[in-house]
Amino acid sequence: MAFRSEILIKLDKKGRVLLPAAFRDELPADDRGAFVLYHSPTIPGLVNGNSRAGFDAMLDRLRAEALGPKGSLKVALDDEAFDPAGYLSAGARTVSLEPDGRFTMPAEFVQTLDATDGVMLVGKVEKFQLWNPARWQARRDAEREKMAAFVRGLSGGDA
Amino acid sequence: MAFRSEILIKLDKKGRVLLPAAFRDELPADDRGAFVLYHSPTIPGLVNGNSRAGFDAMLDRLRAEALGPKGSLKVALDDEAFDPAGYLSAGARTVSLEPDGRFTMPAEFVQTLDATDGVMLVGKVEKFQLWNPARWQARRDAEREKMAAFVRGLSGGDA
DNA sequence: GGGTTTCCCATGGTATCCCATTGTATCCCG
DNA sequence: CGGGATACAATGGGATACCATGGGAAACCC
Repeated sequence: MAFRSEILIKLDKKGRVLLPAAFRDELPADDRGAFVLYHSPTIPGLVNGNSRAGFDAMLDRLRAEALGPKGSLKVALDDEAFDPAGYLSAGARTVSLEPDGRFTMPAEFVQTLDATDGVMLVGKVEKFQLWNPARWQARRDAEREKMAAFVRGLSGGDA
Repeated sequence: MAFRSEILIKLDKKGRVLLPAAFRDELPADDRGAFVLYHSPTIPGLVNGNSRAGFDAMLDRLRAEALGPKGSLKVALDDEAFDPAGYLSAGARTVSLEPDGRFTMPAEFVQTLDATDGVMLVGKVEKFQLWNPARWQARRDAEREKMAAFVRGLSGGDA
């Protein structure tokens, strides 16, 4: 249960996108009919995806760690208090998969991705990301640099 | 559980490669049906391989070391922060083994290896590597030099 | 009722399954 | 211990199943 690989998928003229088999297989076996898309809280043009269970688990951890044990009660009552989990939920949508593994990309996400004819699906272990292909290209190059620097910085000597 | 030996395996016209019996036997007994291929983070033309468990264990250690104990929540949310485990995951693919021990090499890896008709499988203890045979030849010569120098430099007296 | 969404069918390409072949270890047996 | 029998490893190839994608038609919805 870990999302891997990067796959370029077509966005057809009807707004449909295929969730690749490699990703579908990572969804919980008892809940393959739908998953969650949500806006990245830190990168404007990025959309994240996860199984419903995975997304919910993240929200739970968020509330537990960010608000403490009494957080959920407070958040249920105090509309003034900022609730990060609520914020993410507002920007999230449950999308259902067609029997053939495709889903209709909600217009709002097409817009933030600025996607025209393709979407890059990228596995990030416990979630996956949807990128504009061109933007992913740039991002990937930057990450390669950071990875090289990270490896160089590992203690243990340069041998 | 340690990968050893170097074995030259054919890449047939259908893109299939045999995972040698010596390597298959090193996969966990309860998960022999698939393993993970991933791009080397430091050497451009090199592909690494490991069992799913071995790869996942490496990602866990990576995150523990790179992010500290509280990092998991941050990494789940902050798409801007660099996540080495996520980087490796994006460049990884789970490949399933056929009953006869072969697997189809994903085109992306064939390309980075620049493999035409053969792949050199090299055991590196807790993982293995897939090399272009010619490049491995050069690499091996270089390593032989380094090994000799390393042993010469070992403390413990000149006997 | 026009545009959208969902379902279904079609198609090309790839991957998977299965069967076959060859060579090399290993085994058995007197 | 020799010799054949056997098992398995490595490879090739045909047939089938599945993946990714396009498009038509029915269902839907203010």
